[in-house]
Amino acid sequence: MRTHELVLQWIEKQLSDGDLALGGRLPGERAMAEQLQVSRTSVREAVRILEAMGVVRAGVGSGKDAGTVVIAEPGSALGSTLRLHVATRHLPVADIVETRVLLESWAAERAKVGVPELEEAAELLDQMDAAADIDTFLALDARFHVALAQAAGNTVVSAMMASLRGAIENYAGELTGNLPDWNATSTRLRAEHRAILAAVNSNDGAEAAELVAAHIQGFYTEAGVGSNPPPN
Amino acid sequence: MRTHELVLQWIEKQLSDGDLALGGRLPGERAMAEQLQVSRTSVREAVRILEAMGVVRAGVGSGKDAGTVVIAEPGSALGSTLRLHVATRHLPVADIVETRVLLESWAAERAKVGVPELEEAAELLDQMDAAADIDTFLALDARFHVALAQAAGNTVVSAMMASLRGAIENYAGELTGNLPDWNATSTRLRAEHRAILAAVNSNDGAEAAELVAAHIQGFYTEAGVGSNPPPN
DNA sequence: ATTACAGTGTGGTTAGACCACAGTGGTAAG
DNA sequence: CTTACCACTGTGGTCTAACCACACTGTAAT
Repeated sequence: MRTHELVLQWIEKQLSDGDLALGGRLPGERAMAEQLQVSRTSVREAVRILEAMGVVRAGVGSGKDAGTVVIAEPGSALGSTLRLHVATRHLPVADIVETRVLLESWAAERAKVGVPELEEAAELLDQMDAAADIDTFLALDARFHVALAQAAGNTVVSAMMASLRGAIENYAGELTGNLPDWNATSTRLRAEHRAILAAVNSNDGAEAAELVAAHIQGFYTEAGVGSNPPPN
Repeated sequence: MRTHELVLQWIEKQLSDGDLALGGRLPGERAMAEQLQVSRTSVREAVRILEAMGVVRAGVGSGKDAGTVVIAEPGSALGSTLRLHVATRHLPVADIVETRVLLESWAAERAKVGVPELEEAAELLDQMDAAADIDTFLALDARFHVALAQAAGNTVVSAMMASLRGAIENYAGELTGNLPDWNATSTRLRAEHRAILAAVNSNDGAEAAELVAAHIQGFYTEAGVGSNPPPN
């Protein structure tokens, strides 16, 4: 077993045993190195991995943002991983879109009316109406979809959904350039968003799921990314 | 931007541009360091991250297994990430089980009859009938579920499903100890597997999906892990 | 032809140094 | 007394230079 894996094991044990909780700080790199009788290099490699996993955040200096602190951001971590695999051509973009449809329709169907995430989603829609440029619109769009997914109350599904979105974010950005009429598309997307939210708020989960599926597939189809149709 | 992130960017670009393909070798660490004008330390931190992402595999010595070569194993990488987040108590096991149900029923519903993965699944079932100990049984069980998921032809869904399985593998192993009668459970699980495979092979996707959902939920419920019921 | 072995290049690991950064606390100027 | 300055401290970030274990390769001795 390699040295940095030993460090990883040790930190994972600290987490499992509850000796290290969310928001907690790891010992300094030098301290850990001495405690585990390994070089600082090996400690750093382990920390790098945890950072890539979204389990910790490393900050220089002193004060609240300093040191290596335990966080919980699986979404961005999974997103980076998927993005790299897309780069290797092992994960087709079509599969990612298809999975997004799967996860998001499931979430829309089970979204709980009355949770704060839905209120946030409604606010985001208002902001999107006023969005000046495409990038702002897309950023708000991403947050809307994440909020909707979170309303279902399954952290794994929200994290995975967010990561899928992130993995093809650049891709989506480029694709908007190919659209014939952004204003028309934007208007349509905003209308679809409101219809989805309305269906969710009327407790019509099945309708919401269908609308979400059509919404996502419609965008990528229009932008030129192939995607298989759903089973029904 | 930190130095190792620069190295990551460079490697990701090589992948995106196709200069580096699956099975290809990265330049030696010393060569990369000189080429990018950074220290070998920074190169190594980047490689560590890619390794954790399942994008490369590093091997010492010389020959076919030596050097840093591009692979595509998103499943184990995502699995490790999820496992760590489970350790932080940020991802409830129940959510993972629920997501597994979601992904696997979807895959069972869309599994394509005639693909080699289904033949492999059938063989695995035969081996499970002859499995001597629990660990062997569980290992074969895992492979069966992965094969079934792969039969749907969506690489992202299979990878995520496998990673979810892996994230709670230890957990599942411990839980089998709590079962009142392993022989009875094993017999039931094997019967359920055959029913699932039969439904898939009869092109009865809906039935297969229901059976899979009941199969997974049943196991974890019996083992004492809570899971919310499906919407229908 | 076979065997033994030095050579070569790979990642793995270490020690020790220096840097930028951001708070802390003492100190000198007002 | 207040204020402004600044050295101090501890954090992660980076670099250099060395050595190790490993696995193959070519060569030389048998």
